[in-house]
Amino acid sequence: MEGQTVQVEVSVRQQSGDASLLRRLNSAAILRILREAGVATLSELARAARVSRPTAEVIVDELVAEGWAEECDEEQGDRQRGRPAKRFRFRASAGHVAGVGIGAGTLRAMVADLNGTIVAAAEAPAYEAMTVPERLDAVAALVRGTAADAGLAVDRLAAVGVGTTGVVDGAGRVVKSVILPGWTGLDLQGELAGRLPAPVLVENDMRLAVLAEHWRGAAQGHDDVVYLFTGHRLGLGLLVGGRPHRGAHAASGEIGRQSGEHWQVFRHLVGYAMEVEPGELRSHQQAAEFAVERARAGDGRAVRAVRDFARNLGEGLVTLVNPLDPEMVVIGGSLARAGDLLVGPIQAHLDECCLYPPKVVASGLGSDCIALGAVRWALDHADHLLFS
Amino acid sequence: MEGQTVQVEVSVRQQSGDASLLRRLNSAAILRILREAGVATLSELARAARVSRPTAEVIVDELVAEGWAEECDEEQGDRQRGRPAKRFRFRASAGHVAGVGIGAGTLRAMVADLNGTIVAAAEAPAYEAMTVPERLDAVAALVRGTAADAGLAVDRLAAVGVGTTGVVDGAGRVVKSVILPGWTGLDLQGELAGRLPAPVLVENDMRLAVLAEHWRGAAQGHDDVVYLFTGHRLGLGLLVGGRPHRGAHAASGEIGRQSGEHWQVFRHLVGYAMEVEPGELRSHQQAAEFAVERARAGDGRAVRAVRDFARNLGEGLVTLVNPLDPEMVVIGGSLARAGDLLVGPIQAHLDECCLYPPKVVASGLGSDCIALGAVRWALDHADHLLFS
DNA sequence: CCAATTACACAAGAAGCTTTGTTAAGTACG
DNA sequence: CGTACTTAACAAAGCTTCTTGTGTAATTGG
Repeated sequence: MEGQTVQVEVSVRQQSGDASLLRRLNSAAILRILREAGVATLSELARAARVSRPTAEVIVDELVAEGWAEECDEEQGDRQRGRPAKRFRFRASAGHVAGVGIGAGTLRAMVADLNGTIVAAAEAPAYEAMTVPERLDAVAALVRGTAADAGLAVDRLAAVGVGTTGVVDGAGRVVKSVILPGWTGLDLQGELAGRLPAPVLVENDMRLAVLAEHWRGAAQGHDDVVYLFTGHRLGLGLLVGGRPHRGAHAASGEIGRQSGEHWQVFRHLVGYAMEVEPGELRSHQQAAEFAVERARAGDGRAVRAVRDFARNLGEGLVTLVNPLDPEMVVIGGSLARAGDLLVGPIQAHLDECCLYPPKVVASGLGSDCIALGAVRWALDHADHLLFS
Repeated sequence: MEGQTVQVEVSVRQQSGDASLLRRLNSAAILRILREAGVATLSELARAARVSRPTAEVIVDELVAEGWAEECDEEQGDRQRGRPAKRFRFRASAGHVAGVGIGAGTLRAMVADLNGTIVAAAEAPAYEAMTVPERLDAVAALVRGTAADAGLAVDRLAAVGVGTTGVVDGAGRVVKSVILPGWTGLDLQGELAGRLPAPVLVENDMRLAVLAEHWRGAAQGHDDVVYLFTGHRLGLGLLVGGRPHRGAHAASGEIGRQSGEHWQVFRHLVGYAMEVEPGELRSHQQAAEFAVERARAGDGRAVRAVRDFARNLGEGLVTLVNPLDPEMVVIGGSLARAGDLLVGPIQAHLDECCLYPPKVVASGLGSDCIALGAVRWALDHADHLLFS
């Protein structure tokens, strides 16, 4: 805070304006600085925003009056020499957002304040057999309940971010989905906005997952990231220049049903499981987890199967890493728990085949990942309103 | 121009400022509107910029005084009823930029005004045997000569964009290059800046090529584009969200030496050429052009070789198209002249393997592509200075 | 030649920021 | 314990820029 300005890249429309624009700009700048600094005095804010102190004073008074900032009167230990300054703090509880992850078997929701601190979280079961309205109602009820846990009504939420599988277009319609029955063609944004009196933002789950990794996960500080989800299915989320990449048809990352063999990777694990226990019928995920477990226990064939699986993933990743040149590859999904068993061979393959091999890491976020990304997405929306 | 504002996304630092910022902002907005409108009256500018007429008048007077705009007094045919308005025009000749493409065998340069109109173009031969200083001197001489053709000294250029093969880092250093001898490790930006008294911007040639396609080529209006160069080598340039994608190590698109077989595509064509005329020693490019020529003439084996080649390219592209979801694939380089012979099979393969197949088209820009992209790159830099 | 229409020009006023000066509230040190 | 120093808060004056409003200039149509 000593003199250097906090400079953040923000996309602003080329705008013209009258004097009130100046106030909006300065007010937004000071609010942003205040939030990033945590606690600051008027002088510090004025210096950082390159504004005179009287101006900073007027602006902070406004912010306090509107509830965006508050004075914190606790005395600081390290006193300076002169008259002690008032200290101000961003009032994170001035607004809240929710994030939701809609899975086939589980619904998760979180509510966070404007600092991104999670103040409530909940989950609810979902079932394959649910009709679409039942599922939508369950989502709405979960959001209402989670908000209530945080002491909030839904109409107090600045935004509700929603993550779902499938291709989601710019208007929040599910153009295509093969996981959730009846989901294809659904106007998810419209249906949820009808049930929840708050702005609803729908996005593809893989894009939210990579956003979560960038925010609180393994990819902090890295703006070009490939996120690979391995669990009951394969998924891909790309972060390009710090932002989730959507693509022309919002179908970026849809590698599931392509005909090449690079991404048809489960056969090794399913094959192994079938071989060891032919009677059991297993899903991809169950077979994979079974194989990983046995590999950990030291079963040579299982180790080989996992290694082949990892190698296949690595081959698929190479086709993407060389053209894209990301800083990092994050492995997420339930198989991320395999850790080095999976990451090691993938890293080795990338090291071998890439000019600039990115670092490969396993996600540590677990199953809250998508809801967390949805929170971040909703916060981005709220920030945009706050700092415009 | 009737009332609607011209709104352009510009990346601006979150800034605070005093009243002069307002003037800069409004001035930039009006200048931008004026350039996009071509010719406009004061009232039109005031309406479009959402500014009062007196303000618009003062600003335009300033712009005229500084040389960025000029009054065009030619009488318009479609007279309105009342007092005729003064008409103003963006003064494109207030600034110029240069764009340079450094190839192994040819150097190309162009000079354009601030509207992007090419006012001079030239090329010079280059040789494999040239030392690095010789090549740099030749580039500098070509830029000087082309600028002189346009009636300009080099120090009047607002920017000189330079495209080269190889991995070019953010500071304009060539981190790696296998085409040009001695190029690896060269501080190209520094060397050229020492020879040319103007801001020099160095960028990878594939990124400039895709920029050119987006500006004046086949990809106009499409913000997510994969550009595939096929000629003496393979190259890839990605346009993501309207901007060239660089990647974490500025190595985006470096697919040349990866070990997978998808991109090792010349073997079909070289094999064919060897088979037909075993004595001749040919480069990849020569073999490819020979095969394309014979295929056009109706040679069945040549047609098959080209089809296999195209299919291989298609397979490589699929690994990229599905994760990235571009709107368009542009085929550039000397083999783009093969046209449908190449585009047809690639499009067919993408149609078969992609959820949302992008349109595949052959570039129509020819060999000026990189210099043209360098001009656009330099113009972007100049615009940034102009509209900040 | 006059009315209607449109654009230009100037003056007054409001909003916002900065600078300058004064008062208030602490600490450091003899 | 009191004086001097340091820093913050407050107030007033002045500058820049934009807007609104009123009057003037230039052209067309009847």
